[in-house]
Amino acid sequence: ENIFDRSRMAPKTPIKNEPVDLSKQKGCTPERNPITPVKAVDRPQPDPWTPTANLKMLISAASPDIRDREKKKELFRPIENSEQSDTPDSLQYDMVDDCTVDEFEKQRPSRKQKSLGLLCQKFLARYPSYPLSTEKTTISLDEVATILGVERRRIYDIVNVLESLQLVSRVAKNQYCWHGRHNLSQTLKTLQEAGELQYRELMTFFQQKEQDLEYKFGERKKETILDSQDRPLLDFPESDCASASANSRKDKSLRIMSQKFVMLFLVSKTKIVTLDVAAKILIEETQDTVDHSKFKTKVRRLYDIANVLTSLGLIKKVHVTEERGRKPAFKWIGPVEFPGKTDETRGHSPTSDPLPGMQRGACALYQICATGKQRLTRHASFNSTQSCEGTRRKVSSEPNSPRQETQDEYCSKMVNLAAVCRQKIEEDTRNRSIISPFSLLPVPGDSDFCVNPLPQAVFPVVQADVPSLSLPNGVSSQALPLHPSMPAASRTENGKPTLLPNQPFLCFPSSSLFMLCGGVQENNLQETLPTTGDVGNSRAEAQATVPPAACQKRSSHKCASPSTPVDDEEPAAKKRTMEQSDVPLSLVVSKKPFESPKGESAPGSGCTSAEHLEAFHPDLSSPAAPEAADKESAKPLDSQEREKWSQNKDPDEPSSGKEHISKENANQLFLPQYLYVQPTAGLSSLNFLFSANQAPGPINLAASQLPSLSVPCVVVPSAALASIPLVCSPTITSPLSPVPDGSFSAATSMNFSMSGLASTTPVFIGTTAVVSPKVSPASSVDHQQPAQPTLHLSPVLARSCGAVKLDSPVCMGHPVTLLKLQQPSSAPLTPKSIRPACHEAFFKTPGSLGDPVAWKKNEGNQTRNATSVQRRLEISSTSPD
DNA sequence: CGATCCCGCCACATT
DNA sequence: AATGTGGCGGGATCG
Repeated sequence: ENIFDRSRMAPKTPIKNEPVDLSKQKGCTPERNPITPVKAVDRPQPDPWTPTANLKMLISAASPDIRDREKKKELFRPIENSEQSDTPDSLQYDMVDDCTVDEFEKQRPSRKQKSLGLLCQKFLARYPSYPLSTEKTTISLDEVATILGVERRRIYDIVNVLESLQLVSRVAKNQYCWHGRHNLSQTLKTLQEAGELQYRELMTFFQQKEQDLEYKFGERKKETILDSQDRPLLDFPESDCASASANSRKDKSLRIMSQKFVMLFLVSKTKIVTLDVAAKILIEETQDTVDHSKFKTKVRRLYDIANVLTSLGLIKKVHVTEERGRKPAFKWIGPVEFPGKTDETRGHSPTSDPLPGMQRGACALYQICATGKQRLTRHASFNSTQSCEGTRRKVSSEPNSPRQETQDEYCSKMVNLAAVCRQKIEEDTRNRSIISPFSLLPVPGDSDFCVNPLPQAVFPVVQADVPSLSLPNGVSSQALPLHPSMPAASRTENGKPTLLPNQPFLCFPSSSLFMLCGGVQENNLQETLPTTGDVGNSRAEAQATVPPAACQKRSSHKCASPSTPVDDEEPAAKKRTMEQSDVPLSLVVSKKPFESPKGESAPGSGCTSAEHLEAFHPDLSSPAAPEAADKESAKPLDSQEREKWSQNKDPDEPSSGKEHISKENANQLFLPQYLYVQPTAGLSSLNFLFSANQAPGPINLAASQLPSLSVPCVVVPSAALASIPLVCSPTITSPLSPVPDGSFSAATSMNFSMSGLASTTPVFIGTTAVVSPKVSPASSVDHQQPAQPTLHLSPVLARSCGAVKLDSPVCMGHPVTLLKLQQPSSAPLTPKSIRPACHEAFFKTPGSLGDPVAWKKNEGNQTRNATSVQRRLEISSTSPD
């Protein structure tokens, strides 16, 4: 009908602008004539697209106003209005004629014709299911709404659901990026895994009930109870926030609900989910009292979601007959297994895989999650943390970019929720801007990040010493699973939730090595699989990608974390690198998350191999102008860094090399996944591996999800070093990691515990946290000096980072500066973003991990209490000193 | 009459 | 203040 109308209407009809009388008007002639086959035909088969395409173009060209008018007119008028009102034109006449009475009826778009499902089909018809990776399709809400002839509100309904499955991602206001179904299986897998954790029991419970029992409310209540148990996991993302932050929690609902709904199917044995069960489960409320109205509303939403999912061919409507009668239900008809990508699988594989492939991965997750869960439960703090987050997407430009929040918190949470949470998390994270612990990586821009280069570059190696990188599962996992479009690997594509986030520290041991893993997954770490093979592969891939990547960064956030030398280095590097990219990179980026861990584990080989920085996502289309800022900040640091570095060893080019590298990184994307720092001779020998994951590329933003940048740090004690390395977690974004805001935080999980801590006592500086005196003596040093330099970086950074001084000399002789990082620079600094709670959580986590003492001390000292803002202030003041 | 679910008000978030 | 988002539920349709 649209077409039809348009032909007539469109051309002119400015006449009636009437907004939308439409439907009602039609009433005038209530009669119905079944006849008019013609029209009938038209309606039912509107064709869509072609004609529209032209329109669309025109429209887009037109101003919004115009668009709207037209849109309305087109849609509605033709049908109803035309006859009545104006229609002076001859053309209209035609219409009129046609329409006349008959049309009304026919035209009147029956409700079904306007159904969301149908609309969704039209929507989907406009985009290829499997778009070429090269081309990105952006979707303009206005445009689409106009074309499809619906109000924008409806488009949101569709897009939100699609977004929950990562078929699209929000790029900016009114703009979405179409990803197609490339990642669908991955997404579903992630959801399944998350669902396993969260809903398996419930679903089982319900289903049995249904079968067995009539299932009454009372029973339901029981169920609800169960829910409550689960909630922690599930809810946290949502509900928690809601309560805590008054923010606005609403947001998530449709997206989240959609994910949860899908999870139910994936977890269900029968693959059939009745609406009422789904509604109950999804009513977070928890209460038993399922308010009827609430229930009703939930069901309404589920219908909305179901319509979209049906259009996607993932579910179909069925009816389940029970004692009570038939109940509406939906059956999953989409893929059930998601083989492909289990990222985790790799890691785990070596060990045991009792389960068949896919499952294996799932199992792993499950375990991880479980672990995480436990933790969560233990720590009430998490909740608070969560609440804090509350924010959502902030930046219009990057809607979902993933950001990390507090590490620990997230980690645990993440683990639990995994995919589901992911989005929320992302959002939250951003908002929070909390700092991810490791802001190192991340740099500046919001989500984009730059990468970071490492200074020295190229050290090949890793240290062998690294004992075991492996982390306990629970610990770090986090994940952010979804990556949107990222083809590349950067994120953990699999979505696995991984870990990580814990690490908020940076290590500066001059001598030590650092690995930064970008974006990837922490999982790796946890997994700690050394298999070189994988690593190699990944690397290889990464390498390939390397050069091109462009970084995006957003100036908005600049690198914040100057604090550690490392950070500094990065920025500097970036600058330089930007210029040139000749030098080999010290950083190795593993495209795939997995790798990173491996690399660590198999330090020698892997590390060395990794030479390049790779940028994962070249996609980032957006160039990074921001760099400049970074550069600036970085430079100052550089000098220092260089010095440091020089100490270290890089014969090659300490400085220059770095620079190059950095640039490269920057250019690429930020994705450097690992950074290796060689230890210089003098320094204590600690090796650190950082995973800087970062953000997947700018693009990611879109993806948003994956922010998982967690950077896990592994500290490997080099053999002897008596000296203790310091690790600082700059929460802020460190230059190094490109990571996107959210992600970077990465968790640096401290692998320490595992490997090295014991031997050496590393000092960790949490962003917020402080250095503990205890730490090794050596570190003590430098507080100031280093700090200042760092400070130099950018004002921003300065704010973000606080340099901490150590009371006790921890480090060996080196001057180590500990910096506190506050927030991730990348994240927007808005107060909102800041969240104190996070910090707390953050700390706690670490404590749990390993050496609590230090942490605790730190906590106490600083920040904990202070709000982020306060912290900043404090820090800033302090740092200069 | 219950199942669906369109429609669009309106609150909240972003610009 | 304007505009973007999207929760929400009244009430119209469908079956």
